[in-house]
Amino acid sequence: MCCDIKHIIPHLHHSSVIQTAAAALLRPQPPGEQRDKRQASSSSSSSLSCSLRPGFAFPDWAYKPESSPGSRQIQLWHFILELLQKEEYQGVIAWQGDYGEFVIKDPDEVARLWGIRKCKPHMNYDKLSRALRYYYNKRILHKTKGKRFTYKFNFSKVVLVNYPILDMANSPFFLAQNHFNGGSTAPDCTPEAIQSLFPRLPDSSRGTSLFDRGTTAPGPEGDKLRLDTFPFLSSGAPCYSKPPSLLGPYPRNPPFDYPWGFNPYLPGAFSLNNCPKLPPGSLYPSQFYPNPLQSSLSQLPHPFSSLLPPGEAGGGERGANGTAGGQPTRPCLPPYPGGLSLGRTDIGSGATLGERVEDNPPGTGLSLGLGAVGLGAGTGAERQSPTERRGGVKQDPESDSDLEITDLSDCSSENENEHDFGLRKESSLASRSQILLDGKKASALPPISALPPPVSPHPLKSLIPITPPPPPPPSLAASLSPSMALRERHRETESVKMMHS
DNA sequence: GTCGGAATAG
DNA sequence: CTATTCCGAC
Repeated sequence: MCCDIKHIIPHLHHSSVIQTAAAALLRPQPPGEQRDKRQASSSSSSSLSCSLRPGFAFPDWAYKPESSPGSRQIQLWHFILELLQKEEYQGVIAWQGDYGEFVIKDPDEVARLWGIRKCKPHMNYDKLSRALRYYYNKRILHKTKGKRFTYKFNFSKVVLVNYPILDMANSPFFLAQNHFNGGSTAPDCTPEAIQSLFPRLPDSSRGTSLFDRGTTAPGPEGDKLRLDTFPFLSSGAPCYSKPPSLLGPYPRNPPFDYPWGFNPYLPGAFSLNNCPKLPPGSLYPSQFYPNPLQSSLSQLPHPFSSLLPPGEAGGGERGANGTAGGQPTRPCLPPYPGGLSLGRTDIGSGATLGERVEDNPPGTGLSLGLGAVGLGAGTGAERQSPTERRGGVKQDPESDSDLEITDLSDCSSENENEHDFGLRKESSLASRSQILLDGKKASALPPISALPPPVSPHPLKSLIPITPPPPPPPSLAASLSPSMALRERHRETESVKMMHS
C-alpha cells in the first residue's frame, strides 16, 4: 500500500509527464505524508516518497520491467539507475571509473532510499547488496573487485532487456554494441575505431553461430520481454542519439542511431529528460511506447531500413549525422569514455581493469572478440570469472533466463556469451515480436512480423547478408528487391494474421 | 567488505 | 519471479 502509487494515474504515457513524475519521485521529499507509515526515514535529507500523490508515479508500465515477469515494482538495478541519473544523489551514488561503473558512496543512504522505495524500513546495505549480488548471475551487474562499493552495469544487458525485439545479439548493431559492453582487449575501442573495423569483419564473425545454434522451442518467457521495461529508455519517445559507432557492418554515412534509442555514450542516455519526441510524421504516436522497431528500422542500414514503407525507409534522418535528436541535459550515464579512455580497452565491458585479463581471452581483439562472440569461439573451455566459477556450476545457461536477453557482451566470462546465445532467443524473437507488434499497432509496422519467416532458421538471418557488404554502401537497388520481397511477405503474414483473428 | 546459501515474503 | 532476511565463511 505504501508504495502503491502506480494506479493513481492510470495511463501516463507522455514522456513529459513521466519525466515530471520521475523527477518528483526522485526528488527528496519533505517529511510528512505517508512517510511515517513504514519508512525508516531516519535521515531527513533525502528520501523517496512512496506517497500516493498523483503525479508521483511513473506510469504503470514503467514499473513493470518485464525482465521480471512477476514483478510489479521497480527493480533494484532500475532504482540504482534512477539514483545514478539524479544529480541530487551524486553524493550518494555516482558513476565512476570505467564505463558503466558506479560507486555507492553512501551505502547506508542508498539502502535507505531503496528501503523507502520498497517500503522496507529495515533495509540496509547488507541486504541491498545481497540483492545486488543476485545480479551477478544475471549479468546485469558485476562487482568491481578491489573497489569498495563499486559495481558495474552491463548495459548491453540492460538495453536488451528493453529492446529484445531486434534481437540485438544477432544483429550487426548489437555486435557493435556488444563490443562496447562486451569489451575487447583492443587497445582502441573508441566508437570510431570500432566502427572502422566493421567493414572488414569476416563473415564468420558475424553470421554463423549467431544464427546457427540449433533450435529451441520458443520459451514461455518469450512474451516476458517488452519494450517498456526500461522507463528511461521508453519514457515516451525514442532517444534518438547519435551513434558514435554503431554502424554495424554497413559502413554508412551518416550513421544510424542506436536502434534501441539508447546511446550509452551520450550523456543522459538514460535520462528521462532528454528524449526528443518522435518526429512529427512518425507512424507511431509518442503517447505510447517509443517504437524501437521503427526508429531502428528507419535508421538502419539497408536490409532493415528498406523494410520500411517507402516513406519511412530513409528514416528521414539520414542527415549529415543521422542524429535525430538532440540530447541531453545531464549525464546519467557514465560519460562517454572515448575521450578519456582512449587507452582503455574495455569500454563498457563488463570487466574492469583487474578483471580484464580473465574476462577477455588473450588476444581477443576487436574482430576476434566479435568472432568469438559470433562464432561462439569460446565454447566451454574458457576461463571463468570468479563469479562465474562460483555460480557457474549451478548457474546454467538458463539461470539468467529471467532476463531473456541475448547478451553477447556480458560482463565477464566467455561462457556467458555462449550461454546467452541460446537459441531460445532466436525462436522466441518471432513470437515476442509478434506479440509486441500485435499489441501495438502492428499494422503500421512492417518489420519484424514479416521478417522471420516461420521456417527461417533465424528471424533476421535473411536480412543480414551472409557476406559483408562491400565497404562502400551497397547500392540502393541492391537492397531494394529483397526488401520488396520481404514487404510482400509481410503482407502475407498480415493477411494470415487477420484471417486467424 | 564481500560472498552466496537458505528460507521466506509478496 | 525478485527481493528480503539471516547468516556463516572468507
